[in-house]
Amino acid sequence: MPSRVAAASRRTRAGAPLPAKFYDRDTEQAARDLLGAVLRCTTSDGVASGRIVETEAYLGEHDLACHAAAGHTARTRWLYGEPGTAYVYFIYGVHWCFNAVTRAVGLPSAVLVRALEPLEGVDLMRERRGVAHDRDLANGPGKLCEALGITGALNGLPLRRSPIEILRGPPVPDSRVLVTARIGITKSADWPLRWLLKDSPYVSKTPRHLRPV
DNA sequence: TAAAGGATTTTCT
DNA sequence: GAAAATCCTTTAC
Repeated sequence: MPSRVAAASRRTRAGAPLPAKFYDRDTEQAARDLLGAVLRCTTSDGVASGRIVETEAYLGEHDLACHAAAGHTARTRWLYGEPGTAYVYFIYGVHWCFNAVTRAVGLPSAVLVRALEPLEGVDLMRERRGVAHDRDLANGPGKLCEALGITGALNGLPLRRSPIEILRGPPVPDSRVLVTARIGITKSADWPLRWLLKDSPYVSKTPRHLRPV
């Protein structure tokens, strides 16, 4: 493609919702490529969004760290749905966590979004979060849901043309990406690989036993 | 800076 | 009944 056309294409495509096809493929690769994309949520209070700087992949029924290891249940039914839809669950009686469902219908897997760099609606996020520093608005999976107003009501919604969307961002070079693994954190399972943007002040607080691979 | 404990509900054993 | 894809505050060094 001639460079002028490529540039024009980037201009028109930047900010467009990621297509369903983006999610209908290997979950770890989708998790990598979600870095730099924009997660946006619209509620009656307004719009809030952020650039994705940290993700984690949950691969399927064979992955003991994945909720789908328990099989098809009332909770996990969303994981078995269309690629490019929302899976939101409640944890520790306190927090919501947001995932993007990946791979074909019937193959239960998803990417957990773990941290955002705030973009739109920063005042709204401050109001919702009540923290002293903006770097703490969305630097964790529970925090970003509170900041954006994400709840279980969004389960199963497509991530385009809906209150919850993921928009294409500028490509992130591999040199800016750090991959980590942490080993044997539960009795049953190794933790999944995690991707994060090197040197971003907006990544989550990383435990010591997380190590680069 | 790190470690420990509580919050509080859903889910599965 | 126990554990959980977490977060925040308190306490200790």
